[in-house]
Amino acid sequence: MAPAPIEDREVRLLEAAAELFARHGYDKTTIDDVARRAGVSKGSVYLAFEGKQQLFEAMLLTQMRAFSEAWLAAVRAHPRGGTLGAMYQAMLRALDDNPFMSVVFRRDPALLGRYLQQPDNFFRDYAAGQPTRHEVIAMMQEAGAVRRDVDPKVVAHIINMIAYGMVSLDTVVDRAQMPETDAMLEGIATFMDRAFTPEDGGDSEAGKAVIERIFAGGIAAFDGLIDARRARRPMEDER
Amino acid sequence: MAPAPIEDREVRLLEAAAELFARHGYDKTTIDDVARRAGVSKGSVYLAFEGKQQLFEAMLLTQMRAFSEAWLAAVRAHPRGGTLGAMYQAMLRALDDNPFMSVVFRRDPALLGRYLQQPDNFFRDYAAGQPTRHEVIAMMQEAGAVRRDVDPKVVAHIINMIAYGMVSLDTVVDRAQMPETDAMLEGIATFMDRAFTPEDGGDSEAGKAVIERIFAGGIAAFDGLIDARRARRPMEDER
DNA sequence: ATATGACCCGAATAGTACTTTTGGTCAAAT
DNA sequence: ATTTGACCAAAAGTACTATTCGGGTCATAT
Repeated sequence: MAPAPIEDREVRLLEAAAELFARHGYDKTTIDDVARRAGVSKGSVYLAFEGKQQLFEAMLLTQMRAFSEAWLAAVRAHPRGGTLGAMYQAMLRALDDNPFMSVVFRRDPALLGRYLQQPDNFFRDYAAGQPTRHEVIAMMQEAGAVRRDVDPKVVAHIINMIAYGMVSLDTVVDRAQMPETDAMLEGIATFMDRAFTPEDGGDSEAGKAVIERIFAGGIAAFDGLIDARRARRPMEDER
Repeated sequence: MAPAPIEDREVRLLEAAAELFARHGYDKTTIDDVARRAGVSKGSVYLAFEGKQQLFEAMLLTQMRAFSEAWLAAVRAHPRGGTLGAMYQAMLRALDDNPFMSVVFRRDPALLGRYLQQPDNFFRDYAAGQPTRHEVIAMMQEAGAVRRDVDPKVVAHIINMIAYGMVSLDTVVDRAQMPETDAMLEGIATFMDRAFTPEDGGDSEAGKAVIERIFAGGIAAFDGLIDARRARRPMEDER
């Protein structure tokens, strides 16, 4: 289930990469920085990854997978279970805990730097494989966890706006007049439930099942990508 | 009530400035461009405005005032009157109609350019004079147009997120999978009303009164700023 | 009186030659 | 068999100059 056996060195490189790329951005982080922080030599990096871009993308995938699992765990731990409000409260909490994912979500050019220029960058067509958010909403509707009198596309878009606003707004509004994170997450969840959950509370269990299924799919997709990536790792017997 | 008598030349300059600054941004728009578009010579610009920054700010104030009036008109025209949903549907519609105000709202560095660097730029302390958004929400609560069991700061922040998301999201999501603007605005209004308006529908009339009062204050504030600005216009009899 | 545009000058930009950095390689060391 | 780090070429950065641009002025024209 988990992506595959993985060497210790690789793990350490990925961790070092996550920290440094998140803190200093793609451009300012050098391969040598990452290598040193991981306690290996620069040359070794190229034994594990094809290059800087590939290292970055491997780290990205790892982080996204970890983010998904944190999200799922938060959903499972949430008392109100399978409602949209709970689902997105969990997501926003996971997002708030993971600064790097905020960068990803925002496509922050200051940190992603030249990586975004790269013509074959990950964000270009990542969305393609995944079920779109409004498909998720539609599934939740079918399960009876979301009221049916709303257009799933609209719901999905409003949710996107809120999530995007959440990770971006502190660039415009100063922290001082923002509410406490917890109060805000609670508020968002309450409002979403009022707005999108059926008046009778809906079928929370069915909703939870849908969410579990979607996450299973999403995480499997990540694992697939991670394995595919590993398959074409540099190897001595190549060509 | 309206700001004051105003020369034709000035109006044309402000219009030209609005168009050019919105399209090409602060840095790429030259005084000469504006002058030519307004059909006057460059020198004349300095008979009406102290300089580029002042021209820009005068245009900004004019646009913000116009935006406020468009917003207010949309509120007045809205059937559901004084609810938060109607208020923000109206705002978002006005915002969607006015690309320049989107720029302002987003503090778009790409278009505002060097203007944002200026130490005495308008955005620095504009907020100071105005009632903050959560004060507005609190007033709506007192009037009975917004449910009282929610923290106004949280409500204000969620609303901010949505507004910010709306003007920014198209940089991340491609237009194709965004819903129709009208459907989306309608959805947002419905969402807000379900989430924030008292279950019995609340006191819409009182809400409307609050909104009118706030707008009156806001527009008066703009007029004050516009007049103050005009008072220290360059004049030949000056010291 | 009012408006104009040639003109001024500081600042931004483009051009250039040179230095440093850094992604990537590979012969040598372990 | 692994791992390393000196090494290389290319890219990025720097320092400097030349050139253009554009905000702002003002003598002149209307």
